[in-house]
Amino acid sequence: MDSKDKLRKAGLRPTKQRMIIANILLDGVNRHFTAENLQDEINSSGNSMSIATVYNCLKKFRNCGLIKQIETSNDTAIFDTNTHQHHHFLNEETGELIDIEDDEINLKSLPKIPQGYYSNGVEVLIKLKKQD
Amino acid sequence: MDSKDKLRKAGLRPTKQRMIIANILLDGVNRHFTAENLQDEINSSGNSMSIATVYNCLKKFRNCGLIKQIETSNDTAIFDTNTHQHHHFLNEETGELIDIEDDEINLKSLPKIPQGYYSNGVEVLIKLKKQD
DNA sequence: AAGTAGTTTAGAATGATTTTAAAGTGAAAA
DNA sequence: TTTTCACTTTAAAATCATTCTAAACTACTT
Ligand SMILES: [Mn+2]
Ligand SMILES: [Mn+2]
Ligand SMILES: [Zn+2]
Ligand SMILES: [Zn+2]
Repeated sequence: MDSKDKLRKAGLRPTKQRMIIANILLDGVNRHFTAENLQDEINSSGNSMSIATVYNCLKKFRNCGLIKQIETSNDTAIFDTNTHQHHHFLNEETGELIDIEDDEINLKSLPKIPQGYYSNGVEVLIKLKKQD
Repeated sequence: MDSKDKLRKAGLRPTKQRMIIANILLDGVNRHFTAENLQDEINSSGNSMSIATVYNCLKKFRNCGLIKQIETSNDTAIFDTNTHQHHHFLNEETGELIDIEDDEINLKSLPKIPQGYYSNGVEVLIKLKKQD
């Protein structure tokens, strides 16, 4: 399935700009990135795109479930092409994130979800500090 | 132990401004708040403080372990007076956070911490959506 | 009382993200 | 195929949380 089909299937009109981004992000390789990271990759692929469009596309991709945004109090939003439930180590000094696969963490006994709500995902974050 | 002693014990010089904040935050009641929330409380307590000082104090308090900052991709930093390890439900629509006590979640089999690092805290976030 | 490092502050600066509004474009209808 | 129009892109301005600057202040030590 090519990028155009992936966009159509996600309900997004396949514009030139979204195709460029889909070609970079939806290659099956898991990556964590910021809007600026992505714009740099777009530039080095010989294309260019306004930062407003990068943000517009990331929001659309996120709302469609093509990517997700990681819950971190970093001052720059970090996105993730791994859309399966999984978790992260966070190096608080550098901001670096490392994936933890879902089966590496055994979450027994989740608390009762408040009345009228349902769980829309569980994220475990393990904050790391350098020894000594 | 009064606010002055708590500040001294934490290694902070007890200034007028830090006392005002300590009186509000360190009363044993758990709360989640932003810098602006806190400034509003300061104002309604009959005091006033520049927003720079609010941020300065919050950073000092956080670095001393008197409060902590919650890992959330909210665009405004959220602080927590509950400094014990615990977890949260996040209502993604409203940004509201609800505490989950540490013993309500059973985290068996944590993954191996990367070489040269140690775990500086585990945060579980359960994202909630409204039913229907 | 004097000295000094640490603190507060108003206001400016920063930096990520969003908004604006005008021009462009994809897809459906005619 | 041409027309149409809602959706998209863009540069530039705006927004907004947070940090910085530099001058005035203050808690503690001597
Ligand atoms: Mn922030
Ligand atoms: Mn943000
Ligand atoms: Zn990941
Ligand atoms: Zn809490």
